Amino acid sequence: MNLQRLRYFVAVAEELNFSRAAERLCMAQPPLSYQIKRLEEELGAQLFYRTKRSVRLTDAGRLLLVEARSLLVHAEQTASVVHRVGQGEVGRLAIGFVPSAANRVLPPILRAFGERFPGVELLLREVDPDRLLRALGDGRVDVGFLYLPFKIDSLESRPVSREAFVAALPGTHPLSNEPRVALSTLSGEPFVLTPRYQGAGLRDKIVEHCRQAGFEPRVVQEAWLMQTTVSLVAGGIGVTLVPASLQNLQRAGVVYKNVEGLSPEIELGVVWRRGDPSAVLKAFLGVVGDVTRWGEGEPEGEVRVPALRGGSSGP
Amino acid sequence: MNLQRLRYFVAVAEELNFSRAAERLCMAQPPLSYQIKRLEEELGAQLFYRTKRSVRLTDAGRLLLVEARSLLVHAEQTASVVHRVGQGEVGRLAIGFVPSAANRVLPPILRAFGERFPGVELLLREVDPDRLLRALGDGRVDVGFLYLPFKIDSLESRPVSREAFVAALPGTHPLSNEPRVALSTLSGEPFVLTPRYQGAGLRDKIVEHCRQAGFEPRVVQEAWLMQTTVSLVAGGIGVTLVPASLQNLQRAGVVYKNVEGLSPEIELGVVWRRGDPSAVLKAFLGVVGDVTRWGEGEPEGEVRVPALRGGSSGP
DNA sequence: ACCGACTGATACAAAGCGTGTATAAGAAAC
DNA sequence: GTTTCTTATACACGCTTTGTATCAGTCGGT
Repeated sequence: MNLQRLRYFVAVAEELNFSRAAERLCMAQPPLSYQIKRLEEELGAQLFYRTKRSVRLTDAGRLLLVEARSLLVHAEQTASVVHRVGQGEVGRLAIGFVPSAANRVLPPILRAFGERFPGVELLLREVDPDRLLRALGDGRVDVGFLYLPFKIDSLESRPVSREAFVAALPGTHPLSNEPRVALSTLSGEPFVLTPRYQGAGLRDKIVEHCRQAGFEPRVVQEAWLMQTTVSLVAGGIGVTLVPASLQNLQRAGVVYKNVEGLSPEIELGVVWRRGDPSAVLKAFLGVVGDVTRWGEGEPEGEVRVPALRGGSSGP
Repeated sequence: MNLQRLRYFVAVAEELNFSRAAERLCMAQPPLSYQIKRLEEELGAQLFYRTKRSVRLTDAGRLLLVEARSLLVHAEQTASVVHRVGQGEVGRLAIGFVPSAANRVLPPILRAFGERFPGVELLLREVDPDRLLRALGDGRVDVGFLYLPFKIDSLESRPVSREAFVAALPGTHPLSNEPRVALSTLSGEPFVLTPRYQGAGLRDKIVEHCRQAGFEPRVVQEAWLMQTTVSLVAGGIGVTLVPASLQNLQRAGVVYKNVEGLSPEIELGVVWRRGDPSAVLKAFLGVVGDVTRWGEGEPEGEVRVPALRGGSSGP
């Protein structure tokens, strides 16, 4: 059977007139008569009672009319929804992110994506970097946001925001009155840092900076949430370095200081499994690209996170 | 969209291998690749992730696989049921009949039809001839059984059984000891007859016979059911003529007598509306024809109703 | 009762689409 | 590195579909 023939049949059955049906179908009448005849032969059933003057449906024809309409509608809807799924307009996307991504990076992306692709169901999971990388690896999460770099070849990533580090000091610290601090002045301080996750570039970046400043940070306490490290700083346990966007976490007993000569160095990235991205994922990555304007050279704009008081950025 | 392409797609989606799918479809691999590509273009969606070495379904493909299977099954079932309806294998048939038809004519026909066409729902209505003809005329009944002839041009008929009349006399009647009676000997008797329906040939046939025998029957009572006329005869109200098959209505106080020189003359017929018979009706008429063996010249066989004691029939 | 208009069927030709064959191109396996 | 496996491309052939021209039968009007 053939959907085209069914369309023809429905037209004839509705018009009960081959000429008018042919007109409606934008075709000549003889081929229409021929196709209906073919359909009847194919089905082994008479569909119309024809006289030279009038056309009526048989029982078989009446039945086929109902079924054909249903089939055609089903086919059309299928084509439409398959198309939309193919374009990423409809679907489901599991997004994983480290808590800090929820601060400034994720909201504008989710807003833009939700507007452009309202048919996509988003599943959001806030997890630590290790779990996130594992979830990305085995497909439980389609796309993730975490600090770069990481060391898993099967994943691909693009930077989404680049920030400077700022130093977080207890309010009682002798340096808390300075406008900015040099990293080397913190060489003797006790440090509070996040643990060294397999994939999280954050901790490594901090340690690397300290080494470049000529010292190995003495870590007296670890806490996986940066908010917690800041709380510990507030409690006078030590000092730490955090991405500039953490400054919006204003906490009594903590002061943030730009770090002298420290250019924006820590990148938060969007990460996905290498290979054939799904249409929804492609669509999402497209929106991420638009929002963060990657491709215009250095990322900047909405999710660009400036250092404290416009510190070290800007032309 | 195109059901053939969907079949191809399902094969590829199930095999996840173009060559094997092509083999299963009994076709060459290149046209299959081409058709899948066409389908993807038509739907505006990628259906497979292809490498030079492997094939995987996309989300859109997974969705289409489900829908395509459903569409194909639906199409196939539609074709099948339309075919069967077209052959009269499935459907509904309203059969009307006068009560006497239920005696010997209808049962073998219904049995044969039910065996051959178990999918057809039969609606049986026992009505008087006038209602039956009206119901046939306006389509409430598809086919009817009643005594011929009738006078409605829009209906068509074939005789189904031909019977002789027998005389029904009260057991107390002086002629009840004779082996047979001549019609003329009943000329003075009071008659009990069925009413003169518009279409019922029965009453007219009886009156005509009487006239040929030289008298006008004196009707003292009418009753539309022939069983009732026989009851009235049993009650001594009068005499009557009934089709031979009515003899199986053995009732105390009534004797049946063959009528001298009266050949089988009353025909019960199958009647339907002229024009295009439905497939079910065609099928039914075919069975009626088979069962009554019309076309073998004179009707005889199963529904042939012989006169009493083999009376006036036979070669 | 005849004529014209309407409608569906048939005949034939052209175009488009589907399918087969031959072959290329790329990836995995040995 | 060579072989094998698998999909994609190129091209040709044939069937199916479609259009044009025309016929045949029926209905309505004069």
